Amino acid sequence: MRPAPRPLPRSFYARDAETVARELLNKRLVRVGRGKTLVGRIVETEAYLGPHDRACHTARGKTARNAVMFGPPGHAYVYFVYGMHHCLNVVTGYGDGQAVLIRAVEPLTDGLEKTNGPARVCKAFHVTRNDNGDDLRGSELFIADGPAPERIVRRARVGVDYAGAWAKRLLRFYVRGNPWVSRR
DNA sequence: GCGGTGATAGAT
DNA sequence: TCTATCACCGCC
Repeated sequence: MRPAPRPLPRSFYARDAETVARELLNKRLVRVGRGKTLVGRIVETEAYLGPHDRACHTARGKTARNAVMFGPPGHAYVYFVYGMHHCLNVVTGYGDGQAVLIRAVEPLTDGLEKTNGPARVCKAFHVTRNDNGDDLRGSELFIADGPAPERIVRRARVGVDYAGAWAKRLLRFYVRGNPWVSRR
């Protein structure tokens, strides 16, 4: 029997979003539910660098929605979009408005729903706005260590064409060749 | 390629 | 109050 996975320390998140986005690849997303624990391997992420990043939710300063991003690192920032989808981010940096979006996860638990895409990750792991602001070192939703990263691909972020030059920055990271990545 | 769906933020 | 917009997904 393998030992129970343990949450990554706060220090992992207290670095710039780009570094954390790269290093989150291969880490384990863990949801401890009633009688069942869901585990997935993070295979795709995007870094959102802070208020100077026009594609970032904090680009226009602090609001009620993005307030969590200006809080301590290692907490969940969950938002609701398009009237039906949730997206899960982890707050990084130093209380300065950075986060990393979890875009895709490879299921390691039998029976897990499709997890290629940020909204599907949330659906499969039952992540909603109820999780917004939660400490990812808590026992219900957390990220645990994983084996050394494989070959990493860098691409432009998805769905941020409105952000001008920032849309072209290579701030999306995924595990090369992994079939669960949301798009190539 | 297009539209569902409702919260959000800025304009009025 | 009003309205444009949206870090998506499923179906055409």
